[in-house]
Amino acid sequence: MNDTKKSVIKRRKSADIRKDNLQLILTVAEQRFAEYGYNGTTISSIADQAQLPKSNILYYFKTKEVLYKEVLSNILKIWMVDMEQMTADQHPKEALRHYILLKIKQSKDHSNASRIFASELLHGAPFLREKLQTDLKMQFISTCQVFREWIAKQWMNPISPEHLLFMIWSSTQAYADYGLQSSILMGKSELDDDDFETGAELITQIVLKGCGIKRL
Amino acid sequence: MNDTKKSVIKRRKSADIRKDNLQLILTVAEQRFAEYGYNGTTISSIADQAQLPKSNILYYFKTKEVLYKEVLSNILKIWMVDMEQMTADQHPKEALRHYILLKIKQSKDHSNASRIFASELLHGAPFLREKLQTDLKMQFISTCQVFREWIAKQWMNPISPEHLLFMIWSSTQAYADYGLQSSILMGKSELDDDDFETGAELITQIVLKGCGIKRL
DNA sequence: CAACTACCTGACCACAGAGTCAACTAGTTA
DNA sequence: TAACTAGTTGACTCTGTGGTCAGGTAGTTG
Repeated sequence: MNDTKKSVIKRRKSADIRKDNLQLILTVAEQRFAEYGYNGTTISSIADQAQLPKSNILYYFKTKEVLYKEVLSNILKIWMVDMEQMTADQHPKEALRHYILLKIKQSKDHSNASRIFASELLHGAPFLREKLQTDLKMQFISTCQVFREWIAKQWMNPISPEHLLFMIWSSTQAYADYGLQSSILMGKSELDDDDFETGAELITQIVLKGCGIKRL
Repeated sequence: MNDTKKSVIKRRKSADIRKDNLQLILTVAEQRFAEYGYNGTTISSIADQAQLPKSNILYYFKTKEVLYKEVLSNILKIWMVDMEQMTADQHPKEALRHYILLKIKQSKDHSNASRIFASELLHGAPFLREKLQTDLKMQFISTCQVFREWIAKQWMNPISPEHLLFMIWSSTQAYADYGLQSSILMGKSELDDDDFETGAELITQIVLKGCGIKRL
């Protein structure tokens, strides 16, 4: 049986080996970068946690920067995809409720990715600037336009779409960025499902009421 | 005149020299730490920007960690002091409006300090944990209690004080943390006074309306 | 003005961390 | 199974950085 297991493990196809290792490294790297930032993370520490030799990491990713950018690359996509779902023909009550819920869920399920993204912005977005100026900006403008049409239809009060979006982003994002602080202040070791749910509910209520969104 | 100036500069008292240099180093260090984080900041770079030799920095601050902690030490105080002003006998309409305004002003005037604080939390608060668990937690509990009394007086809807405070913190804090992102998305080089004002106004309106706070 | 203290700084050290490389082993394919 | 490609890894180099130190100079004080 040992032999069987061994052969199963050892006689993997090259393609599988590659796929598995890439995945492992990316996962571990995401954790470390989220926890310690780009400069605070060493390739050695990633190697240790992945139980691979350092050289092996460098075999798959030529440099630390390449690895970091690879980790980053999916994050913005995740971050934007939920926004696309808001369209002008929907009623803001349901659309915003849905978006806030997704955004909070993201803070919960992709906490590491969210925190890396936040850290990147905090320090001037050295690696993301380009994409912010193009991809995210387009999505941003388009979503603000949706808000404007809702306002025109008098489905919500006339308020700055830009700043409203910032408010929704930051208050949902906070459940990833400041989850630790929050849990400390509430005397827990970490935020639980209830906290995320209560948070989503509260943000939704305040935003809907605050924007004067009533009927469906 | 050169002589006069020279003597004015050179014959400074030791106490003044000390005071000036400490101030200079702390100011420069705050900028660098905000921009590049703890690990991304080198003593050399601080020295260069302050136009002092590296050894001189180490003369005033034994280690990089000591310097960083010194920079951090005032930040939490700044962060908490505005919260103390909210008391149960005030009406939430004025108290919250005032607090939000102060908090946004802080994001604007102490952007570097705010960002260092945020970065610290993002990475697990290695240097601040203690203070969070004691000082900030006390203030947090006390402020939540104020909210509860407002609710009891039916001055606002019954909502979770904890999560409301998180929402106010994060949406005001965002004007420091994500100011860069915001300006990029709005096609500016940086946020101007109007943006901070509009933001404060919008957050205030949404929070007040959202919490069902009406009469004064 | 002499003794003292505070301030200043270039040269140096130790070490950590990114990245290279050559020799190896395992998997693939004709 | 031979020739080839992909994966593996320990030993190494090189650069940058935190921190020390000794020998200075400027300000202070009796």
